[in-house]
Amino acid sequence: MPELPEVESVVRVLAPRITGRRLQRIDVASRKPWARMIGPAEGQQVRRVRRYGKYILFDLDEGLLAVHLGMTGKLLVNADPGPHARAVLVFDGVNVVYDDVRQFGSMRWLPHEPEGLGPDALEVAAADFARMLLARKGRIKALLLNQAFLRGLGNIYSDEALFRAGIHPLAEAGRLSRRRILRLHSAIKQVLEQAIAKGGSSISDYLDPDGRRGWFQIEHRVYGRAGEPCKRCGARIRRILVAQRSTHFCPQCQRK
DNA sequence: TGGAATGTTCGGCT
DNA sequence: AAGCCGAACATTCC
Repeated sequence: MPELPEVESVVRVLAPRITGRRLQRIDVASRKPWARMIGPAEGQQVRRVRRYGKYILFDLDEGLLAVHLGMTGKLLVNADPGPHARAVLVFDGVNVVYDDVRQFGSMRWLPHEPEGLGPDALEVAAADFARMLLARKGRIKALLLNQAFLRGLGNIYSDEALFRAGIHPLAEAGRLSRRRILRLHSAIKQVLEQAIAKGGSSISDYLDPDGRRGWFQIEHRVYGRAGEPCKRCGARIRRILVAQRSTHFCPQCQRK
C-alpha cells in the first residue's frame, strides 16, 4: 500500500497528534527480528514526525523510531488491535496500532536516519536527477524502483510518472535525452504532489491513521488498467514484467 | 488452483 | 562491478 504519497499522508495525520508526546511503551505482538530492536525507544519524547522516503520517522531525544509499512502496513490512531496488529505504540493519551497483514513491514529503533538511500523523489533537483540518471545503465522502470537511486517511488507512481512523461518503461536510463529526463523529473513531482493532495491511492486496503482512504486511484492512467483504453489516445494499455513487477504502459504514448 | 498484490533483500550469474 | 534474475518473506483475494 505505501509509496511516498501514502506515507506522506500518514505523517500528516500523525504529526499534529503525536509530536511532543512521550512514548510510554510499545506492546509488541510480532515475532519478527525487528520486534527486539525497539527497546531504546520506550520512555522517550517524540520531537518530530516526518517522512524519509517510504519510512515514517519519529525523532526521539536519542535516535529515532523508523517504521516501514511494507506492502500492507498501517498505523491506526486509537483503533482496536485486530488479528493482524503487530504492535501498539502507547503514548500519553493516544495509542497507535501498527497493523500489517503480510508482515513485510518493520518498526525499529535506529541511532540515525536509514542509510544507503538516494535523494527524496520530491526534493531532488532537476539537474541532480539528470546527472544521476545519465550515469546509470539499465531500464528506467527498474531504476525508479531502486530506493538506493531515488527514495519514495514504488510500482504505482513509477508507472504513472513514466506515462505522464511519455517514456517507455524499458527505455535505457542513460540514453534518455536531457529533455526527456527533465520531463520525467517534472512528471514525478507532479504525480506525487497530485497524489498527496488526494490522500494517496487506496487500491485494496490502504487507510490513513484515521481509517480514511485515498482517492488518487481514480486518477491512475495506466496502473491496474491493462487491456483498457488509454485515456489520451485510446490504445490498449499493456502489462509486462520489469524487475519482477507488473508494469503498465501505453504502447502508443510511450514509444521506445 | 494458481497467480498476483502499493516492498525489500539476498545469493548467484554475467 | 553494476545490473539482472529468481527466490524468499506471509497473507489474502479472485
